[in-house]
Amino acid sequence: MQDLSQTEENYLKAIFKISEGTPTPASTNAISAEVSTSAASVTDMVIRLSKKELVDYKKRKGVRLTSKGLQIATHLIRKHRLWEVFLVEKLSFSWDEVHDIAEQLEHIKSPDLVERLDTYLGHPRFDPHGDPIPDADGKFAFRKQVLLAELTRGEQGIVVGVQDHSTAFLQYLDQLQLILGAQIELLERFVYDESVKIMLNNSREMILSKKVCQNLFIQKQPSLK
Amino acid sequence: MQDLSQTEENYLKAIFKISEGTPTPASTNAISAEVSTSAASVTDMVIRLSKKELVDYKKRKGVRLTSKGLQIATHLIRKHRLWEVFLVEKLSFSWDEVHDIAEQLEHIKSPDLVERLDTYLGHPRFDPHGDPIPDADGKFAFRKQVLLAELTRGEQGIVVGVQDHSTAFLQYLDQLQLILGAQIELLERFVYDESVKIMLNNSREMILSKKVCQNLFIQKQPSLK
DNA sequence: ATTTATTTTTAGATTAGCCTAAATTTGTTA
DNA sequence: TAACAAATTTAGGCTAATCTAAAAATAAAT
Ligand SMILES: [Mn+2]
Ligand SMILES: [Mn+2]
Ligand SMILES: [Mn+2]
Ligand SMILES: [Mn+2]
Repeated sequence: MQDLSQTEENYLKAIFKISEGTPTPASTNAISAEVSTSAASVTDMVIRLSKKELVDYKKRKGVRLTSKGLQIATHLIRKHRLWEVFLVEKLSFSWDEVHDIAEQLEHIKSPDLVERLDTYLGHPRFDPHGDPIPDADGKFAFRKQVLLAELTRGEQGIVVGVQDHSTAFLQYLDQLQLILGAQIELLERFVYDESVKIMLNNSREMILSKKVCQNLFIQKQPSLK
Repeated sequence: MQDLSQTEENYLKAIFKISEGTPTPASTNAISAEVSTSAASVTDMVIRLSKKELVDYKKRKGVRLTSKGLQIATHLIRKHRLWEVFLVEKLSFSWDEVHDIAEQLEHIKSPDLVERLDTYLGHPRFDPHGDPIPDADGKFAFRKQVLLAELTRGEQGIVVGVQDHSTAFLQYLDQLQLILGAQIELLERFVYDESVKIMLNNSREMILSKKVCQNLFIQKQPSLK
């Protein structure tokens, strides 16, 4: 029940991220890639986490979070995303600058702090990248969304999130004015390179590459025409 | 020039605190008391800090911050106090709850964060305990203040700070409504136990012990009568 | 079914930060 | 000034978190 080190917390988050969605356990190599350490270090840490009953681990069988581990990981994500909202909404950072700072802030230990921050921010349900913020019980909001790549000609929607969180992509989107909340209509999809022509905010046409389409989440709107 | 560990940063702050005011170097024992480690560990750390040119150290002669070390310590205090303002002003923590959280927040590394926070808070010059917040260049605001113990009968002033930062004292002051900004007139000082009778906010008389008088900073006001 | 490649674990070391116990230096008092 | 006390440093060890190199297990390919 003692406090975890930042390192231990980061491992739990990494394992969560890797096994999100899939029921298969996280492999040593996957974790080592995620936390940027050697596979040997991962084995070491994973054994320690399993002694603390935060993960289930059997030699060469990969790792799974226990419910205790899952709870801690979810709470870390809650803190991370709330801090990101704070940085963008209150300190006017842009969405490509906040991740690294939130990586540090998420480790601050205080029972009250998160909840007060949440209240102060007005209980936001999504972070600046459109990712859902789990509530105090660890429940994630669900939103029906599709990749822009899955939209068919004539369909409309709102930009609600990104798949790729890289600075390069986020800054590129800023330049294109493809920020969260932007309104999009798919005018045409070109078979040649799978690029698309869209209408942005009912006012401007623009061509987007396949790569962009595969990394932008859209919430569909009923076509009004 | 690499990043310092939290521990190293805490030692620099401790040395700063000990040598604040006095020109005499900080002793090993004083530091060990301040950071709650053994004297042996202090010697160890102090040697490492001097290799990084953050302190001047000569065996058995005590430790002094170099200008580089002083700059880092001051910046840590700036961050600490700004975060305390944030916690009280924005998240409505009370002044006795914020120190431990600020102890953690002060170690967050980000070139921009502090300055944006400072702007967001409106460039406060004093923290919730009345301690001055150094500016970006490391300059502390100066304010003419005296202890309540130094006030003479008939003199008036405003509560502007505390010497003792303990939770017990701060909570006691809250109960007495002796918060920062409270207006005080010294009605009488009793020789028997050096307690005083004061008029609080021109509306209520109250007796305060010698101990309280020695831990409350007052900014004198010209008596208006 | 062997051989080869990949993944994972083991072994042995390193570093920061801490500890206790003992030695040394410095300061104080008889 | 000699004896005692206090402050400081040295010596030796411990733990968490990391590394590299080598061994072992599993998976893939010939
Ligand atoms: Mn993030
Ligand atoms: Mn995010
Ligand atoms: Mn404080
Ligand atoms: Mn303070």
